[in-house]
Amino acid sequence: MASCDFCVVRNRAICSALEGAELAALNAIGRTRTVEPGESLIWEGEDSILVANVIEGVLKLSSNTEDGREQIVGVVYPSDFIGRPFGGTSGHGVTALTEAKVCVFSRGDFDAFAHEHPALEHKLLERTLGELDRSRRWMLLLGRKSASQKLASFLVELSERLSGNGCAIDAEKPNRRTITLPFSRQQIADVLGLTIETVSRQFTQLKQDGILELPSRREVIIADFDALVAEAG
Amino acid sequence: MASCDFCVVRNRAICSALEGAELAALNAIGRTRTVEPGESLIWEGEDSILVANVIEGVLKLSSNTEDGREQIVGVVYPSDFIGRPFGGTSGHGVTALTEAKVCVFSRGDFDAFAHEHPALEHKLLERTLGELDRSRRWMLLLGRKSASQKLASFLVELSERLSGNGCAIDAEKPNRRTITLPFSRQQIADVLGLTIETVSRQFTQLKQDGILELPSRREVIIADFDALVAEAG
DNA sequence: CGGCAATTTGACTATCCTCAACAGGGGTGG
DNA sequence: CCACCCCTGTTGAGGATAGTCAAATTGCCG
Repeated sequence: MASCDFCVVRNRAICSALEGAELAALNAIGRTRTVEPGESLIWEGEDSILVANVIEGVLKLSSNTEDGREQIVGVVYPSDFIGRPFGGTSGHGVTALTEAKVCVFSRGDFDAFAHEHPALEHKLLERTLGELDRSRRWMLLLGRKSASQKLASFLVELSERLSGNGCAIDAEKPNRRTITLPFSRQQIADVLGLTIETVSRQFTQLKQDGILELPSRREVIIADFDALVAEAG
Repeated sequence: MASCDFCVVRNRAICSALEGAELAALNAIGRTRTVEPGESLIWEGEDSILVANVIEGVLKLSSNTEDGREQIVGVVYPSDFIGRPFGGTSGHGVTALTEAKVCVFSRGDFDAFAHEHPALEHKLLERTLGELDRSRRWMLLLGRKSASQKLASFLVELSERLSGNGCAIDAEKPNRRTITLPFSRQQIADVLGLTIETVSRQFTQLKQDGILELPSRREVIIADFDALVAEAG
């Protein structure tokens, strides 16, 4: 019943490399589970013992400085892959932001399976290369952008990654989009390398500029997407 | 004559996945070339048309903001892999910092070859996962560390990556290391997301603290490695 | 020895952080 | 159903860190 056949990310996750019997074999070593908001799947610094595919929900990857401040180093969405296959310890924790459904594998099982299935490794490689590109773009943001550029960039990327899952584009005005944030203000600050106060101030600034509307804490209406893109620098 | 048999990174680069005839086949589609300091191999935003292995030297991966400020998003050393296989455009340029020797492949050739050789793809996957880990550690640095922590972290990582190739450890005092920088002050600033003036001030501060000695612009003696690690936060 | 570029230093400024108080709103218990 | 409370977020004032602009210095090369 927990068959991959009904999996909503079946065609987008790395599993799309597999068919029939092979898919069934992968299915046999994995199991699905849900993760509650705030619950962690992997802890920073621990030996990497499990890997997973995200089926539903949003999770953060985060590291902490010695003095306890957090930096979110990645955000994963449905069909993304989580964990560190092939040895090593995880340099960051993985924690659910929303209720999430994931398909988990013990790392040993997954490593062995991957070795036997080059097509799966190939998909994983493509995904990892994409993730590396994304994280490098993020380094440009963290190193060189101002607070307002950071927030604007964040909202632009978020609206793209949430398409269909928490981001609605107005059919008549493609320039207008509604987002349901999976992040608290503090978490946005931790993504952008800012403080919560600065994030809050940038939100009100963008609202006053007429670029955003903020009906509630977790909802953002991008009233002028083009202007937001311009602001992103 | 340009045989892989004599290649100094033969056992560390992704080529180590191959033997005999397969290695010869890879050799047949690649060629070695040298790149002068400041010369670019790949430009930001262009279609990814070539990939390469680094044999010798140090190169930077960099992106620019719209207003022309630069962020170095990665630094590659001998045995590292360069480029974006499997489609997509390169999000960053690749430019030599020192004179460098690389083994280049046209991307199309490499992609096709990789598809036929899972062991090679596996090596590339492991390397890419490692690079992703490194870039995420760098995000913590960019987002959450102070200028002095940034410079200290940078020097610590550099001394580790240059071991044997520009970093000498004093046999009697393992706490003392001599580095020949492949970076100008401006480039260090571009790595750390700082300005050249701030980098310069942090250098003089570390010198005054007795942690560094600066015999010349391109030489750094870490007089107290442990203290530097502590400073890195 | 001169010239040029890289780096350092200095003075001032701006951005973002810190600390503190206040507001809102969602949920709970009366 | 309403009042209250607590948590999250907002706003304000002041301060610190790093950025900007400008000038001085170093050292590298011919």
